[in-house]
Amino acid sequence: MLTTIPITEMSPRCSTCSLGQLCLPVGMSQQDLEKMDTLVQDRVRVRKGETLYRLGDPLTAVYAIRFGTLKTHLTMEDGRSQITGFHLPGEVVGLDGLGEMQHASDATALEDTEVCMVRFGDLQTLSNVLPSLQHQFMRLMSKEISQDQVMLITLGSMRAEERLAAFLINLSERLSARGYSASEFVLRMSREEIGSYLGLKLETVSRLFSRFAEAGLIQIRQRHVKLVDMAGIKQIVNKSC
Amino acid sequence: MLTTIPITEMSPRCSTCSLGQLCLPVGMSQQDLEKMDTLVQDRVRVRKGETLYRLGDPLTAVYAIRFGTLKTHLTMEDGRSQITGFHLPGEVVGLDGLGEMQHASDATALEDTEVCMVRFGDLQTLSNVLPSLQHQFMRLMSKEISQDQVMLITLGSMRAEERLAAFLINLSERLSARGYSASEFVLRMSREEIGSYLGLKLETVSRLFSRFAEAGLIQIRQRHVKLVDMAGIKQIVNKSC
DNA sequence: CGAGCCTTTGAGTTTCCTCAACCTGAGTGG
DNA sequence: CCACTCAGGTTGAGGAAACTCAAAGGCTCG
Repeated sequence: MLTTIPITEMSPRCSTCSLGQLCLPVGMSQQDLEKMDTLVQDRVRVRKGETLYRLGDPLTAVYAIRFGTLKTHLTMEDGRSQITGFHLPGEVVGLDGLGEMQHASDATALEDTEVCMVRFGDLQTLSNVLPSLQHQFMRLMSKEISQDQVMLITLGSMRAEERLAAFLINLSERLSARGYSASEFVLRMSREEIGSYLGLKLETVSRLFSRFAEAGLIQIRQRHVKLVDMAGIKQIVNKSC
Repeated sequence: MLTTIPITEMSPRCSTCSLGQLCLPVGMSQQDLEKMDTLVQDRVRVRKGETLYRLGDPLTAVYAIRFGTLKTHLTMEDGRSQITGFHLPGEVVGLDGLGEMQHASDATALEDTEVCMVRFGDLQTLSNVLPSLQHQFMRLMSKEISQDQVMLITLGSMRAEERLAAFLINLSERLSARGYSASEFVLRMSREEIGSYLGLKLETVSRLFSRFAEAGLIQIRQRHVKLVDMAGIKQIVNKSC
């Protein structure tokens, strides 16, 4: 199902990738960057709805997103499931499985997506000659912990409208960092997926979008959103309840 | 305020520490274990209510708990605060700050606590000659990510009574792994702190404890809890809502 | 152009929160 | 040693937020 695309002489490499400043190579010297070029030997194409890895799969690699969007999600024994993250180009997924060398969640494409496969073995080998890579990996994992903890506060202490406002701001900032518009974008996920991520029901999400639109904070038509009054949206998040 | 206790010849070391099978040395050979003994040069005593580190403090070390209990908590700009974790002996705190080399949360003692200070510089040096240490660190960080993600499901999709039941089971298992009774223990945290961790108000936590007790699932008197009907408690968590 | 999914909106219900009063136990000082 | 204080905990009543169930409309994709 998944299409693997071998890297050829002509393929773009880490050293020339436009996502460099968001992805693994952050802060590396040109010299280190060139060593990185051997790290990614394959790319994987994941079509919309397909799964890159599943909970419990043996972990052979982690994946840096080249383009597209992934969701990571977790299903409990009793069938309840929750989305734990939406991932944009330049982000690395699979880090949660490094401990047990088994993936600790599922990763599914929300649109046609391509990822760079970073084999764990190669990663270890290269880390030995490239200490900055090791440090960079630690940074990524630590950042993921911090982000999850911010999400814990979001779920634990924010009301529904604050959560949704925080979600829009977060998405806006991340898209903006990737060169897209901060104020106008397409949601790659359904209302139900947003709800799952935010601990809300899809109807609640839909109602809130309508309410935000009515209040003149956003314009929304299907999955196309325009943030009209950014200050107003930020105010929703900050007004402590 | 914090008392630092230098390690002497007579102090217990990693190679002889009874927490070895829960802490950094998990799965290390005797040979590797002895190299570990140089890693911890100081211990720190944190009295009840004192803070080991705060959000934004420069990170010089991470800390393995020797005895006692810590909470890690995060306060947002608007003053809202949430507990992101309770930490028992053998657990390592401070990992969330490794990315930015600044602590990403506050860590406060719930009772008199002693931690082993693992200086980051020493850690890096030793990692070079002790690859299993590096791997172990990755395991710890990755485990923390997975745990946070389980907590995200807890906050995002469980009802109040399920959250509290899950909390009791989790605590019971962790205490049991440390040689304490799985069925009878003392809560080191207040109702308010439990509520903060679980995204509930203290009154809700108190009511639920009373209801659990009334249903014969637990006995509770102040902070002393006895899990009477473990199967019943587990059933509460699993009955999907 | 039809099927199926996604989304919106309404009505009624449940859950948990808020506010408030009161209780309990540990520590303190007269 | 006892009364007092104060933080932590319990319990009740009422209300707000979000959920459930339901119905209908709109898009997308084959």
